[in-house]
Amino acid sequence: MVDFIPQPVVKRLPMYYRYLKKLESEGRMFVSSAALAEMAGLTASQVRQDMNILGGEGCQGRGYPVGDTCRHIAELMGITRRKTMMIVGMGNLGSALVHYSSFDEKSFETVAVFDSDPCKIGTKVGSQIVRSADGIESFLKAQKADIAVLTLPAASAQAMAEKLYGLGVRGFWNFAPVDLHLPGEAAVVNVHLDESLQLLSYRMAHPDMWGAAEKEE
Amino acid sequence: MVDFIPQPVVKRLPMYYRYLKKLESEGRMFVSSAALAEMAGLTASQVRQDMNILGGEGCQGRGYPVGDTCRHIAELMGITRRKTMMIVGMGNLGSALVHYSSFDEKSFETVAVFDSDPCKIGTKVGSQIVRSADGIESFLKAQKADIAVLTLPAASAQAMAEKLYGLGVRGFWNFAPVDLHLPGEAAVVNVHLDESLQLLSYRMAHPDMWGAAEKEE
DNA sequence: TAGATTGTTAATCGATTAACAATC
DNA sequence: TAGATTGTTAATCGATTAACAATC
Repeated sequence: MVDFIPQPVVKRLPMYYRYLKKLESEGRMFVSSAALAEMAGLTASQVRQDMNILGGEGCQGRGYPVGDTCRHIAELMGITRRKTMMIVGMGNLGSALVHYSSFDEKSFETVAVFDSDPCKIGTKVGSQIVRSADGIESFLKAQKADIAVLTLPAASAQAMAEKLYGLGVRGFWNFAPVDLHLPGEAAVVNVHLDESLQLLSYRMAHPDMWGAAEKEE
Repeated sequence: MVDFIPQPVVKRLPMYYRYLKKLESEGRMFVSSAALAEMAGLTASQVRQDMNILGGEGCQGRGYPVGDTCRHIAELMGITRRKTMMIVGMGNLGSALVHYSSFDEKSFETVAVFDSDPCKIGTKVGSQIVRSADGIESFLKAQKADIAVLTLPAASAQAMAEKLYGLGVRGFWNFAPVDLHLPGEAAVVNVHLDESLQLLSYRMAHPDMWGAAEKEE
């Protein structure tokens, strides 16, 4: 177990977690690095390296205990602690995310949604009533939000992020097509759907240039 | 210019494209590797290496011509050729994607949407009328679709993908929380929103462990 | 015990960074 | 010309793979 986890390993954690959960639901007690590698499209060697970095709990001759490893990774990712989310921007994507329920284990709970369009304010989206973006400051002074989901136009994303950072928000899940610049304290993950589709376009244009092995990532 | 572009470079293409478009709209004629690196959070050296791999058209003393480079990357990504999309699964996310308009330059056009829920079939979502999933085969025999957007439950994603592959679809934009296994001909890009949120959770739990430089990616 | 599989070191591979001559 | 900036080679860094002794 190392106290620093390299980014490539960090990015594989959610995938490991997904496969381990699946194995757990199937009642498997142990899984070998070879079996896990096969599922995940990696090499057994890489799985063992990763598990070691994470603090390997493997049993020689049997493999890794599914439940323990799963919980260990969940702990590392911090999804055992519940987090509150506020969604800023009730466009199509924002509305869809209110309803989106695949978020594992109630780790993430939407507590408020905002928009600046007067036509939307006061309407109901799922279980939420859309609040005025003008009320964000007073809302955050009364109640903390761990994560801000930014589903608003590119032009307003940076300014909104800075405002929210100033009010104590430290997690930013950004769907606007810009890269946010925030102080080191903030954690940011960008979901650039348009760029994702462009990547697909590239792969369709060059079907030869990326091996089957890479399909998994 | 090399005929093989490494994956790390490929994944940076959409970002380069985004910044070059921005510069173009601002009327800039040339941009230096240093300036582009600054915007994108990379090193100037890396930008020059990338541009060289792409077939560098830089002018010594002035930098890279914005318009030409932009078009060149668009060409490489294949977004100059229009592509048709069908969306399978009219849940919250599927519906949001019908309306989603950030898809650049009309490169991607949604031509049909499907669902298997009888309550949804026949209803209108944006400009589209929801078709029965049973009609997919006859639809694809009458009309080609380049890309299938999979916004359906994990359990049915793999089977649906195989069926669509069999009917000639070669691009898969997968939002279901599974990794698709398809023949080498197929191009797949996964958007695992739940894993993206787990990554954010990790970063929030370990704010120290990833430098400001990495914020950009 | 014999077989399986880990933990860990060493070797390889590939990507990023540094440096600088070429040249606009 | 002088200044700026590329193109490109070499050096560095880090991640993946291979190998195998340790051990359950």
